[in-house]
Amino acid sequence: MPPIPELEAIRKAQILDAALRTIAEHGCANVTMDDICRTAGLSKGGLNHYYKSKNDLFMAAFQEFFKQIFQRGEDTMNLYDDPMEKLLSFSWLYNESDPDLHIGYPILFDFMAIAVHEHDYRKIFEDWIENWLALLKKALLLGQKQDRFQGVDPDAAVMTISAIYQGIATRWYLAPDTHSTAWALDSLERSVRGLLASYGETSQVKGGGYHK
Amino acid sequence: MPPIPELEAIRKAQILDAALRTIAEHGCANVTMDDICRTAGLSKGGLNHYYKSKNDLFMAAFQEFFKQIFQRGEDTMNLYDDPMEKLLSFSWLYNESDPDLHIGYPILFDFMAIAVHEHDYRKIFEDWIENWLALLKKALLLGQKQDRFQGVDPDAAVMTISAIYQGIATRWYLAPDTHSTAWALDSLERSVRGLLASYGETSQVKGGGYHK
Amino acid sequence: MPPIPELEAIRKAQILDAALRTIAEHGCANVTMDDICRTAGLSKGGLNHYYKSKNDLFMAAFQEFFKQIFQRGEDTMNLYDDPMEKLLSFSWLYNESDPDLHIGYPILFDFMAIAVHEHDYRKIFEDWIENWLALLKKALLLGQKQDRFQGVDPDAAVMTISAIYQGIATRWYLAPDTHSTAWALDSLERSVRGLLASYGETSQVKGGGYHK
Amino acid sequence: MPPIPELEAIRKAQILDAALRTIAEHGCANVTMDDICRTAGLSKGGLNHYYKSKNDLFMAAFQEFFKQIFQRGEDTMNLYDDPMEKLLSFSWLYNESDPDLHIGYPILFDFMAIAVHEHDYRKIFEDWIENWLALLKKALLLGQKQDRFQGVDPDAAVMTISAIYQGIATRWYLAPDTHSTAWALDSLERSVRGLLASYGETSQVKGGGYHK
DNA sequence: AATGAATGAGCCTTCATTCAT
DNA sequence: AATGAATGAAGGCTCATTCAT
Repeated sequence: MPPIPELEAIRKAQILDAALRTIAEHGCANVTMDDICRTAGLSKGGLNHYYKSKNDLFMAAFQEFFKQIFQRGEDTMNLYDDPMEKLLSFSWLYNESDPDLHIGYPILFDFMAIAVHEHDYRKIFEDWIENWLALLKKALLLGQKQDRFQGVDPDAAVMTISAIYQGIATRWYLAPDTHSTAWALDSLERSVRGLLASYGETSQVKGGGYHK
Repeated sequence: MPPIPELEAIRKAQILDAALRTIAEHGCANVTMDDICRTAGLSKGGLNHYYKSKNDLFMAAFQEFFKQIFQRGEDTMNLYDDPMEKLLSFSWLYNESDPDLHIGYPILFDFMAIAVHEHDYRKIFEDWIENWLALLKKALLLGQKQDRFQGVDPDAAVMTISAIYQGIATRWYLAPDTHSTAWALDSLERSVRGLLASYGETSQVKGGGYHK
Repeated sequence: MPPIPELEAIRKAQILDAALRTIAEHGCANVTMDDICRTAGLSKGGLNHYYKSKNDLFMAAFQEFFKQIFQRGEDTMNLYDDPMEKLLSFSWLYNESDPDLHIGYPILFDFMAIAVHEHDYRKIFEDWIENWLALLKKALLLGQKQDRFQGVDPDAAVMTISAIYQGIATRWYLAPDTHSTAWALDSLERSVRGLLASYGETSQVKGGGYHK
Repeated sequence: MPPIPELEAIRKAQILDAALRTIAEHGCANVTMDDICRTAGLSKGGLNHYYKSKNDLFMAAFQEFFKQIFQRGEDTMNLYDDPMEKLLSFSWLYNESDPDLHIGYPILFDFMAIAVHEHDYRKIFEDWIENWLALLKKALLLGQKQDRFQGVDPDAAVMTISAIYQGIATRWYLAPDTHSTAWALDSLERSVRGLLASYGETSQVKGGGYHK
C-alpha cells in the first residue's frame, strides 16, 4: 500500500519526459544515463527501479514520443471541417517557435538513424506511419464523399502527402537558413494540391516517361 | 621518400571506403575503430597514421560520401536532355537493387542524426543540399529558357522538389513493406508535375488559406 | 506490545529457512537479498527488521544450518546401540533422494569457501567439527568400554573418521557420475573398519616410512 | 611481427599467475578485476587484451591451476618405485610450509563452491579427479603385478584413496589448530593401508550391516 | 511490523587513443 | 609505413542498505 498509488505512473512520466528532453539535447549517441538521471532528479538506482536498462527506457521514451506527437496531430486535424484544410492541418510541424518541436525533431532524427539498424525500432516507426496514413485517409475519404479529390487513389495519395510533410520538415529543420517557414508552408500546399490535382488530369502521368 | 608516391591517396581511399561500409553496416552509434580497421585490412596504428581521430575519419568519410553521391546525381542528370526528365532523373534513388543505396541511406540517416547536434556536420549537409539545388535549378532554368515552367519560382521550386525526393526516400527506405518502389516513382512524378503546375494556375495557392 | 509474542521467532525461522534454500539454489556468490526476500515472502524492509545486514543474515543462516545438520546426525546415531553401527550411522549423508542434502551440500561448499578467508566463519566450522568429533568419540569410547577398538587413539581416530566422511561426500556430491552411492557406502565402511583395525596391528604404521 | 614472439604466452602466464594469487588472497567472491590488474602490473585494458572477460580469465586460471597441481602430483609420485610409497606420495599436500598450498587450497575451495552451481566448472573438477584416479590406479596395478593388494578392486579403491586425501586435506587446512600435520600423515597412512587390507579379509565387509 | 522507493558506491566492460618498435 | 600492446577514462548496471510512511 504505497502512500500515493499513482506514484509509479507519475515517476514513469517524469522519467520519460526527462529522457526525451535529455536525448534531444545531447543526442542518442552521447546521452548517458547519468545525464537523464540528473534531468529527472533521480539517482541511478532510482531510475533503475522503473526502467531496467537503457534500452528499456529508450524504447518507452520513443513510444511515448510517438504517441504524443500523433495525438497532437489528431487533435489539430479535428479542429478543421474542410477536408483540404484537414490535409494541410499539420503545418504546426513547421512552427519554429514551438518548443516541443525542438525536442521532437532531434528525437525523430535520432530514432530513424537507429531504426535503420534495429528491427524493433523500425517497427515502431512503421506503426507510427500507419497511424498518420489512417488519419490522413479519413480526411481524404471525407473529401471524396463530398465529391472532391475525384480519381485520387486514397492509399497512395496519403502516403505521398505524408512523405512530403516529412521531406519538407527535414529541410526546414536541418537547413533553416535557406528553408524558411514561409517556403515550407507554401511548398506543402502547392505540393499537396498539385499531387491531388494530378489524379484528375486526362493524360496519365506515366505518359511522360521519365526514364529510359 | 615514399616508395609509392600515391600510397597515401590509395590508403586514404581504402580507409574511407571501409569506414563508409562499416558505418553503414553497424550504425554510427555502434561502430568501433576496430571494426573499421578490420574492414580496411589495417591495424589501429596504421589507420591512425592517416586519420588522427575518429572524428577526423568520420568527417572525411561523410564528405567523401556526399561527394560521390552528388557526382552520381550530376552524371545521371546529364544523360537527359529534356528539362523535366532531368528533374526526374534522380529516380535511381529508389532502386532497391542498387547496392550503393544500402550503404548510402544508413549513412545519410546516421549523418542527419549527428547533424542535428554538431554544427560542423550540419554545415556539410547544408552545402550538399545547396549543390543539389544548384543542379536542379540548372535544369529548371533550362526549361524556362524553352518557355516551360512559366511562373515557377526557381529557387523555391527546386527546394521543394529536392525535399520531396527526400521525403519519399525516407518512407521508401524505412517502411518498404508499405511503400513500394512503384509508389515512390509514381509519387515523385505526380508531386513534381503537380508542384510545377501549381505555379501556372491563375488563382494563387495562398488564396486557399489553410490556417486560421 | 507485539500482537503475537512469538512472531519474531516465527519470522526469523521463516527467513533463515528462505535464506538457506535460496543460497543453496543460487550460490553465495550470486544470491541477492531480493532473491531471499522473494523466497521468504517478505519485503526488503521487512527482512531488514530482523537481520540488520546481509552478513548478519548469512551468519545466522549458516549457524542454523550447522545446528540442524548436527542435530540430525546425533538423532540418527542414537537409533543404534552397537558402537560400530553408531560410527557408521552417518551414511544418510550419501542418500541421493534426501532433499535436505541438495540444500546442505551447496551450503557447505559455499561456507567452506568463505571460511577460508573469513575468521568468523572458520570458527563456526571448527566448532561444528568439534561437535561431530565429540559425538563420534562417545561412540568410540562406548566401544572401548565394551573391549572393542583396543589400542585406538580416540581423538585421532574420530578426526580421521569424520574426515573420511567428508572426503567421500565431496566426491559423491561433486562427481556423482563416477562416484555412486554404493561406492560411497562401501568405501566408508572399508575405510573406517580398516582405520580402526590399523591400530590393532603389532607392527606400527609408522614403520612403513613413506617419505624420505 | 611483434618484437617478442612469445610475448602473448608470457603475458598470459603472468596474468594467470596474478589471477590465482589474487583470487587465493581475496576469495572469488570478493576479488575484483582491479585487484588482479594491480597484481599483474597491468591496466584494465591491458588485461582485457588477453582475456575478454572475468569469466574467461577465471576459467583459464582454474584450468592452469589444476594442470599445475596435477603435474606436481605426477612428478612427485614418479620419484618412488614402491607401489605403496607411490600411493602415499601425495603427502606434500599436507606440508604447511609449502607456499603453493596457501594458494592452492583457497583456490580449490572457491572452485568447488562454484562447481556446485556451474556446469562448466564441475566438468573441470570431474576431469581433474579422473586424472588423479588414473594416476593412482597405475600405482595400484603396479602393486598387483607384484602380487600385492590382492583382491582389491582397483577402480573403487583409488576413488576411495583419493577421497581420503581430500577429506583429510579439508580438515587439515580448515581446522589446523586441532588437525595437525602429524595427524594428517598418520591418518592418511592408516586409512589407506586399512582400506587396502579390508579387501583381503575373508569375512565380507558388508557382513557388518551398518544400516537397518 | 512491514513496505518499497530511493540512494550511491562499486564493478565489469568497452574503446578511442598513444607509443615503442 | 605499419603493428598491436597498453592505457585509462567513462558508461551501464547491480545491489546492499536506508528511511519515510
